[in-house]
Amino acid sequence: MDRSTADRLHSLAIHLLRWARVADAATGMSAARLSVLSVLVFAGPRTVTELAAAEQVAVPTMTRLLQGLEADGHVRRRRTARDARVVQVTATAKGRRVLEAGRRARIDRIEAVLAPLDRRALREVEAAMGALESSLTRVVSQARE
Amino acid sequence: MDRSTADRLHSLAIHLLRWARVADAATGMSAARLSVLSVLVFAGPRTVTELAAAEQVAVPTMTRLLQGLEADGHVRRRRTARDARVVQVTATAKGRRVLEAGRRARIDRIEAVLAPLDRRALREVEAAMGALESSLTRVVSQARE
DNA sequence: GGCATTTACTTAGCTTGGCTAAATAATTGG
DNA sequence: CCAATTATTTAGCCAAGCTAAGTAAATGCC
Repeated sequence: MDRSTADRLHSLAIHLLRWARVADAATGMSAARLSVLSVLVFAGPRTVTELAAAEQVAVPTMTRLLQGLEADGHVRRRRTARDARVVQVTATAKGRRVLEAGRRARIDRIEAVLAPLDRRALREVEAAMGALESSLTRVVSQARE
Repeated sequence: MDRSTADRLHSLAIHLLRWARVADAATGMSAARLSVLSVLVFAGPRTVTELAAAEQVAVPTMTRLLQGLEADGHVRRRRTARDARVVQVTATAKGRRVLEAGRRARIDRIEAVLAPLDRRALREVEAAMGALESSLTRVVSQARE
């Protein structure tokens, strides 16, 4: 029935992430918490409001996610000296360790999909990703204006 | 810092779906319900147990999703004559309409990412998708054995 | 043929993660 | 200096995930 390229790409992304997500169970953390932790590990310490924006979630939702993460020792919260209203959130060593292991497991599952591809197919995938990454970045930033 | 292909692909899939997902708000339905409805629309009527398996969710969770969908007139549930234990679930015309509109809006956003690509880049994307789709299908089915 | 087992689903009750409204506390500005 | 603003938390609601237990129908075995 000749599905459109956009349709196929959409469905490929869904199935790829469903496949990767299986690895998350082993971390013992929920998707929401893993995602917050990954922002902290890759982008560095952030305030509660910044994290809520990054995760596209309301601020009280972020407060509660952080309470859980802190209780499990994955992040630390501290009021800043400059402005005692804001709370700086930092990933702990344990948090970084757990996140990194989980991310590795996810990437390993994606690798398993790439592994059977021959050199030519792999080059095509890399070329396609380059084009899509830059187009997506442009479209997203235009949408914000 | 030279990220791996798997890493880039993983992150591309995440950002692409985050971009597409924005369209879901307009449907007035949650992601969980939209996903159930899409199974019914594309794969046809299914039992509660089949839907739970398709959505990788426990059966009681599916019962509750279906109660909501039925209350909103998006699906209909009927006990079958052959076996009065099983409940056949069917998308209603309204359900199909709402789903189709939502899906179109998602696909349109993906189209907007593809639109700026030149012919050569588009061919690369199509070639890459072909390779990834078939590899993913094989890897997933092997994992089930 | 009748009764125990299995199967399909629902109900009950818990947790997590989403929300808004309201409370608290600190900073900023006129 | 006090009002307004800003940053976060608390409270309380709902949706969606789970397991355990309940109901009802079908199956199977002696």
